[in-house]
Amino acid sequence: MSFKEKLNQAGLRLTRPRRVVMTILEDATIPLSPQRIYQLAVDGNNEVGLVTVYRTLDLLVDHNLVRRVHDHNECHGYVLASPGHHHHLVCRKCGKAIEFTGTADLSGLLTSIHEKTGFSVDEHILQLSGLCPQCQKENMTHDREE
Amino acid sequence: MSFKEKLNQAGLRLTRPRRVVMTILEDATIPLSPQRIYQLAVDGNNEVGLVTVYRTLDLLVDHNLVRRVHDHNECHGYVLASPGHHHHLVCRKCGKAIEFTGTADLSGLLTSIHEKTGFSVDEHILQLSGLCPQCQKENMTHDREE
DNA sequence: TTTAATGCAAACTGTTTGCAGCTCT
DNA sequence: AGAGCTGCAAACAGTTTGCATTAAA
Repeated sequence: MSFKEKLNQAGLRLTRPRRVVMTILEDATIPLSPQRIYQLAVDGNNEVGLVTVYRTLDLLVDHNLVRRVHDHNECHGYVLASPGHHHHLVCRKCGKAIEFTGTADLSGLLTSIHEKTGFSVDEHILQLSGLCPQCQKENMTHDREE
Repeated sequence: MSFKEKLNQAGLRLTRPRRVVMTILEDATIPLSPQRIYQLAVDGNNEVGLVTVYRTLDLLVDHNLVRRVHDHNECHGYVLASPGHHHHLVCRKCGKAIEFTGTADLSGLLTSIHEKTGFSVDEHILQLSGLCPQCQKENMTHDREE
């Protein structure tokens, strides 16, 4: 189903600003802050109001087209959503982010928690950060330890 | 080593506001925002300036006495850097929270991620939310199921 | 045409900075 | 006593809201 179809199905309209924000997110390889998305729109001669960026992001998140992730520097970042429940793995040096589905590995943990505590867990945040392969390499050129 | 010793070792002083913030974090079971820490200080008749709370938290984080974590609602939260790594399980109805260490269960996931992606993961946030046993019971009075 | 969506201005919230006075060591 | 620390006031940055205008369906 196309972006437009998804919107229309929800009674929403495909407008120029929405197309601009969506395109920027599609082209992005790392999570982008609202401010950064706004800047990229301006730079690309596709200016949209900053307020509209915020509203559009909220809307896209509500409809599972985009996901909100957390970043140690800029707190909120947005990435295009892929279907299914995903977690995020973010490189703390270059900001590169990839999604992964760790559900299988987590389900054991969730079950054992339920048994031990009686809590019924229905929501979780799992976010990993570390260094991507490339940044690991770059670090080694500076301090070569071991 | 005591809190005071750790501070003094770094050439820092143990002041009343720092003790207040530290005590609040020690008593906390879930991550607290700066604002919330400030409020708890006021409520406990241990008022400290909000500005000081921010500065104290930065300082504590710098010295690894406290960790900064991320939360879907209030973005930044702070928790005591207790030895060992803890996760939090929060009831989304009554707010009750417990800590658990799921490291063993996670290590398999972390290893497989490293193999698949090459990322070296050195930090993670895992926070679970759901309903505690008591709130589950209360819910059942509405929609019956046994 | 009709109604949702936009974008300005302005309000708000959370965080940081400058500086005079206070306090721990 | 003196360097560090505090806390006020005020600046700042990011985000949200009200409302008149514009444009997708």
